[in-house]
Amino acid sequence: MSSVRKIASSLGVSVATVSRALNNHPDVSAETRQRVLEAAQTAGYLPQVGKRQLTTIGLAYPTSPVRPDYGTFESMLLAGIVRGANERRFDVTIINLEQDRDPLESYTQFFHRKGVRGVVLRSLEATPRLAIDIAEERFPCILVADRCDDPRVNFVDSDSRGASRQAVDHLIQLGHTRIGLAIHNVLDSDHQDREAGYEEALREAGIPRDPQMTVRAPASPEGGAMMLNRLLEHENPPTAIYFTNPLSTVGALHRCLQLGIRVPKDLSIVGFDDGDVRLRTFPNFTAVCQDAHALGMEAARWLTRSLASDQPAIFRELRQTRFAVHESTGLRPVTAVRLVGPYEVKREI
Amino acid sequence: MSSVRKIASSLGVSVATVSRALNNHPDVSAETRQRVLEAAQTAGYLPQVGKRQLTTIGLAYPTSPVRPDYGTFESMLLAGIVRGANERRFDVTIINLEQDRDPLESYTQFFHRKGVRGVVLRSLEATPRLAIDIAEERFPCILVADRCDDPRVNFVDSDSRGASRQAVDHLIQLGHTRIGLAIHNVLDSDHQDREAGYEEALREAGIPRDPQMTVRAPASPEGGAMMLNRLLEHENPPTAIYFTNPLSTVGALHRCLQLGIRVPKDLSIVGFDDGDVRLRTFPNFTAVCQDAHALGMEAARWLTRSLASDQPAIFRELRQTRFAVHESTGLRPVTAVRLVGPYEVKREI
DNA sequence: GAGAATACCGTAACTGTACCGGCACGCCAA
DNA sequence: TTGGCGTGCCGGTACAGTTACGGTATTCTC
Repeated sequence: MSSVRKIASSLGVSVATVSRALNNHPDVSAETRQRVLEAAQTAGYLPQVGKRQLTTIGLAYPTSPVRPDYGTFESMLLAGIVRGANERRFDVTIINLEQDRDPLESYTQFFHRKGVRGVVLRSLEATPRLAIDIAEERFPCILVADRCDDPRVNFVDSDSRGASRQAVDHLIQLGHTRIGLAIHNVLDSDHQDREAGYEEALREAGIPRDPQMTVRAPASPEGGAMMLNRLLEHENPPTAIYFTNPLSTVGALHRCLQLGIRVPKDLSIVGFDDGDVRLRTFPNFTAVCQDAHALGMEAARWLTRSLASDQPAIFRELRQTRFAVHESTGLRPVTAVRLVGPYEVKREI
Repeated sequence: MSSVRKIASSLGVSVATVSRALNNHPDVSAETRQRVLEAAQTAGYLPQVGKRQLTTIGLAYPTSPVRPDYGTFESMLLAGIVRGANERRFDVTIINLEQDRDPLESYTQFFHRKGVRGVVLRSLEATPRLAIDIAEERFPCILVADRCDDPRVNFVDSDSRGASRQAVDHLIQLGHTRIGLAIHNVLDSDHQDREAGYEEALREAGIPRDPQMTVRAPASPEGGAMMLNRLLEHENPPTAIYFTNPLSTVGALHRCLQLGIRVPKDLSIVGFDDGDVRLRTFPNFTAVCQDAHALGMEAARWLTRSLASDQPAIFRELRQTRFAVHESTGLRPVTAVRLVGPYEVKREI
C-alpha cells in the first residue's frame, strides 16, 4: 500500500530522505527523521525488497541470547522453532532486542529492517511488557514459554499446575505428609503454576500448608543446595521436597550425595526437567517434564501458518506438562533426616 | 559488478527470466535455467537488494540443527556466534543445508537466496567435504569446531592434545600406571587429538600402551557406562580412566555411584567438558575443558571482519583447551576395583 | 568578513521482483 | 478440417528501496 515514494510526497521530501530516516543513516536531521517515522507509523508502512515476500521469522531475545543458566532448554526450544519454521520453508534469524535498535524507531520498523515478517518472542523474566508493545503495533508476534493476560498477545506456554499437583499427590500416596517446596525466587507464571499445584494437592489431602516449608532461591545448582540446607535445618524437617527447576534439582541431589543422604531412602525428591537432565543424575529423578522442543515447534508453526494465510487470528495455547516417575521418590522414611551442622546429618525418630 | 540485467543481455534473454531462473520459479524451462545458472556462476553474480549491503551471516547445519546429544555445547556455540556477529552489527540466521536447497543451484546461489553474505559451518561428524565445496565456490565460509586439511578452508577448532597429555600426566603423577582411554567410536579430528595426547603422555613416562585399555562407544551416558563396564571387567583393570566426552563422563560417574565405586578413592576419572557439566556432577570431575562460547565468537568475529574489510584472508586457528583439576582424581589406590558380575564389585590387592 | 567545512537534502541511476500480456504449441469438439 | 481453449515459456514494464553525486544553506575558522 504505502511506499517510500508515497510517504515522501505526502511530507514534501525526497525518497532518499525517507529511506535515510528509516534506516538510521546519519545524514538526516533529527526533526525530519521524527516526521518521517511518524508518517510511516500512521501509514502502516511495510518495506518490501523488490517485490519479494520475505520468508524469515525472527527469534527475539530481550537480552543476550541463549543463557547457559538454562541448560539445554534454550537449545531444545531453538531446535523446535527451526523445525516448525522449516515446515513452511521459513528461515529463522536470531535478533537481539537490545542491540542495534534505535530508541526512536518502532518495533515494526526495527523488525522490518532486520528482514523478518514475524517474531517468536522468548521472554526472560519480567518482560511480557514487550509482547504487549509489539502486539499494539499489530506486528505478528508470539510469546513462547511465557504467557500474558493481554488479549491481543499470542503465546504458547506450558501449564505445569496439573502435573505439579500430580507430583505432590504421588508423594502423599507414598505416605509423605511433610513436603517442602523449593522454588525460584522470581515468581513468573510458570513458577506460580507449580506453587499452585503444590498447594492444591496439599489442600485436597487435608494437609495444612506450613510457610516454613517453602524456600526460595535463584535457579542454579548452588541455589538448590542452599534450599536443601535450609529445609533440612528445620527442627521438623520435610521427608520429601519438590524442586521446581532442573538446575536446583541437580544441585540438591549433589548436596545429598555430599552429605550421605540416601535418595529416596532418607529423602524423596521430585524435580523439574526441560530435556533429559533427569536421566543423567544419580539417582535419575522423578520429575515434572516440560517439552521445550514441542513448545518451540508449536510457536513457529502457528506464526508461519498465520503469515502464510494472512489471517491474524489469536492463538493461546497451554500445553500440559507430564509427570514421570523415576528413582528419586520412595516411601516415607520412619526417621526423617535433619541437618545439624554444615556437614553433620542426624537421623531422628 | 554483475547484475540480472547484465546477465540477461549477455544471454539474450529478459531480466525477468534471469530472476525466475535464479529463484527456482516454475515458469522457466530447464534448459534456460541451466544456462542462466552457469552464466551467473562464471560472472560471479552477487544479488543485492536495492543497493543495500546485507549484514546477515548464516549458521549452516548439514542436518537438523541443535542436536540434544551434544548437551549444552550447541547452546554455547550459538551464543558465542551471535555475540561475535553482533559486535559488527551482523545478524545470524539458522540455515538447514538439507532443507529447501535445489540440487541444481550452487551453494553460493543458495546462500544468497537466503540473504546471507557468509556462513559459519557447523560440521557434524564426517562432513568437512562440505567446507571444501563451499570454499571452492569462494563463498565466505568458516568451519567451526572441526578442521580441514584443504588450504582454502578457514576454521576455528580447539586443540585438545596438549591438555589431554597434561591430564594423563596428572594421573601418572598421582601414581597411576594402568590408565584406560574411553573414546568416541567415530574418530574425528578432535578425538584423534585426545588419543594422541594420551599416547604421548604414556610414552613420555615409559609406560607401554596396552590396546586392551582403549574402548570405544558412542558419545552418550549409556556409552560411558558401557565403556566403564568393559574396562573394569578386564582381569587387570585400570585405576584411572580418561573419558573424552562430557556425556560419557556423566554416564560413567553415574555407573560408579550405582556400583558403589568411590571416585576418586577406588578409581580416578578424568573427563571432558564443553560448558559447566563438570560442576554439576558428583563428584565434580577433573576435566579437559573446551570453551564453546569462545570458539563460536572467534569464528563469527573473523567472518564478519572479513566481510566488512572485504579482504579474503585465510584463517585457521587452533585454540588450546584447558585442563582443570576437580574432585574426581586422586592417588592410585592400593587395591584396584574389578567388576566380576553385572552388579558385583571386587577389590583386589 | 571571506573562505572553508559541514549538515542536510534532492535528482537520478541502479538493484531485483512481480504483474500482465503475447506467442507457440497441443488438445478437443463441432 | 478448423476454431476455440488451455498451458508452457518468455519479454516488457511498473515498481519496490538504496546509494552516489552534487547542490544549497549554515556554521566555523583565521
